[in-house]
Amino acid sequence: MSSLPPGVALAPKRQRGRDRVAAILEAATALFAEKSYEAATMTEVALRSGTAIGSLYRFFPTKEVLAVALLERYGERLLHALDRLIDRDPPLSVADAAAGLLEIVRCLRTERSVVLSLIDSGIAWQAGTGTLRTALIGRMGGLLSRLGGSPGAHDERAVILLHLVKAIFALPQDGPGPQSAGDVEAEAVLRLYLEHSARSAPHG
Amino acid sequence: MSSLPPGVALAPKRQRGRDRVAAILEAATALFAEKSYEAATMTEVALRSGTAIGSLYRFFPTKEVLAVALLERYGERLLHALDRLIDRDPPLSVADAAAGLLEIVRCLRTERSVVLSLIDSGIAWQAGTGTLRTALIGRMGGLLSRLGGSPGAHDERAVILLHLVKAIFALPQDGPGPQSAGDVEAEAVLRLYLEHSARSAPHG
Amino acid sequence: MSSLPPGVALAPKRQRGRDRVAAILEAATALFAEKSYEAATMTEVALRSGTAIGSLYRFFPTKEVLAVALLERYGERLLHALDRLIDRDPPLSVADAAAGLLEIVRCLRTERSVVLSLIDSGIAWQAGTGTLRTALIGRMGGLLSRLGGSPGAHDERAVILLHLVKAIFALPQDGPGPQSAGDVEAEAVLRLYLEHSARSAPHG
Amino acid sequence: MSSLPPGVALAPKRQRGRDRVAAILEAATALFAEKSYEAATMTEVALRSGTAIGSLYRFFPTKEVLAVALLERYGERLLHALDRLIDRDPPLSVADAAAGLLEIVRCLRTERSVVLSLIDSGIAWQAGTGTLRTALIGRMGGLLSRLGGSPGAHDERAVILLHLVKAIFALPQDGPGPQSAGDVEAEAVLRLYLEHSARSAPHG
DNA sequence: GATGAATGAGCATTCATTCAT
DNA sequence: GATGAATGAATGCTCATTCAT
Repeated sequence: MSSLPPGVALAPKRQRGRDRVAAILEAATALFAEKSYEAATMTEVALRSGTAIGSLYRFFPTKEVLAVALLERYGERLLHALDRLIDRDPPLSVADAAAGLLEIVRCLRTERSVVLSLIDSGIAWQAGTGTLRTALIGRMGGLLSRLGGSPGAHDERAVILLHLVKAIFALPQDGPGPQSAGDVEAEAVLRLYLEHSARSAPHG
Repeated sequence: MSSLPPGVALAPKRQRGRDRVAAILEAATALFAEKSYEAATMTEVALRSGTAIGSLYRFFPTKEVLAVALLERYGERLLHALDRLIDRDPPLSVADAAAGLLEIVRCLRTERSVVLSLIDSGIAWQAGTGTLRTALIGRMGGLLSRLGGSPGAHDERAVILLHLVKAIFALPQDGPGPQSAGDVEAEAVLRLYLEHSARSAPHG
Repeated sequence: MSSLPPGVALAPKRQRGRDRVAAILEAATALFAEKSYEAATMTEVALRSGTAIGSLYRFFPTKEVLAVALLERYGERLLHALDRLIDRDPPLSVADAAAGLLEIVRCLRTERSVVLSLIDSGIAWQAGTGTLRTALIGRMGGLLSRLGGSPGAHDERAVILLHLVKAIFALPQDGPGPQSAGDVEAEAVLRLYLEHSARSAPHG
Repeated sequence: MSSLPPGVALAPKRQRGRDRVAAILEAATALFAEKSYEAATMTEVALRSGTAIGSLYRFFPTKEVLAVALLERYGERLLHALDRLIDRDPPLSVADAAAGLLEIVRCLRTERSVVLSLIDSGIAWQAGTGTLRTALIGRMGGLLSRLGGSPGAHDERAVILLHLVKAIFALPQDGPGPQSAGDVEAEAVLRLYLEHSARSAPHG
């Protein structure tokens, strides 16, 4: 009962512990975003979250475990948002899909740096279930399917679409205003490519 | 420690030195690509290039200087290739431009990761000229200008275009074949966006 | 690396830490005295104090911080002793002052080398107050004032007096006996110079 | 004929070599003075003297050998100057002696830092013949003898006198003017102590 | 369970010195 | 004999991680 498989974050049982964990995740999010996975230090995470370094290690026995926890947290949000978009009831138009993707990106932009820095640091996510990357490509494929077009090229297109979304994530964010010039162009890129895909050949 | 200008790589004066420098650059290229600027260590570069750590530092007095050298090496290639594309004589069509960009990406793909990892590490380059990033955005702007369209949005579009190119750089490279499915789609993205930009409003 | 104020020695919060700090200071005293600030190495300090290098850096995040701690420790003793001498109640005679200075030197002789090597390394001390050197010169001036004499030359004389005291500090110490021949002569030097200063011109 | 005892500077046979050596010694003087024996580097000495590092090592096979050469050079000058003072023909008055000592110090002041930094770095000088220190103490004793006073205390007094001279060497030098305020006071210290010694008891 | 001290491998960098050309 | 490249031990310092209290 005492030797859990290492590599998993310990789930805290009491309220106090859950608050701790939340504070830690928040601090880590900020630090990984400001610096990078490698440049951020566990000591700093502890400091910023008001946790003793020893306590930090109780919940996250490894820096990598902490990173994975973050990846899961934001990855799940991202996946859920994508699922909601794909399954939206009145069938999606291309314009809706482009706007929806951009909206997702904009909502998660605050935490985007974490995701980007973690995706690119090669940290594995849910070893068994496949990577975040795989899951995201799956969703992109789903989106393309809903919009129609020749299914033959969907696999490559999903990859490209994912890269486009990542590129938009990486875009410097100009002000929180409703629609910056950059956003307009970003949405254009998405729309153009989705149109292109939907147009590619009639279903079946 | 103080009288030697520490900002520039020392040029080797003998053949032996020139070989060593070449070996170092090669090893560093590989390592910065595999890991990242921050994760790669000078000791590893030395080891991988068969150089004593002291010799490494003779030519590259700082990790950053080494990175800058790499940036210049690949950055210059990239910029030259872009310049050739922009200034090609029979004025470019949108399709030519897209194909040209993709071609450039394909040719430099081997060294792509280095460039990517160094661009994003924000290392300054050519003291006066600003970052590689800045230079690249300038080229993208130049390309958009040649293709026409409302010049008002060129700044934002140049940024977007750079991100698209970066995304394509980052694409997993499938075989060295002439035109993989991924390449076709990548070219489509570029063409669509360049068309969109060129169409945006009549010149003048 | 960035959020922690790196300018001050971290105060240990537990007994174990306080012991360690004491051991470190002792070892550093010895080493800085035997060699010099520059020649002594942190690794050696760690070794000699039975501390892991990491622990040493926990409390003294920089070699300079360690030096400053030493400087404060011994500098404060020295300054307090000088203050007690200057403010002694029955106004000082020249002979008393000379004897007093010598006595101070003799008491602090064990740690003299550290002070000497640190004074001359120009390490800043107590951010606002300037160097130990400055503080000492101030005290020497105070002593000269109490003994009378033309105040016009006190600044230069304070500097000279400090150098005399330093010279006596540097004297090879012959046995712990009450008054060695060297001490007699050293006291003579001080007395002669203080007399000379006091005689220089009537007050006002 | 090829394996000379290590530790001695190789005497150059040709003019070219003698110039080299002179340049090296000059550069080393400046550097040791500006920084310190430990902080100055052989590479810097080579650079500053326009010598290749390999050539520097031909003449001075060790950093310490270089230091010893400097020590000898300045030590000899100092000793000669002292000898001239001691043996000056119309027998010396105390005032003359004080003025003479100060004059010597002032003349060698440019190079004082080297001597000070080398004396205090514990580098041995002429292993067989004794240290510079010993030689200097001898001269101080000689000077005291010429001025009269009880010879019993001359040994201790010579040591003290040497320390006084060293202290004056270390004095911050204010302008090259003929007699700065500091110099006046420094001469006073010397005169007072020499008088005290000469007065101590009638000869014999 | 929380706290913070302890640990030590590792990192970027320096520099005296040697050696091949 | 001159040159400069090569060498590697050593330095100041960092940081993930463990352990005693």
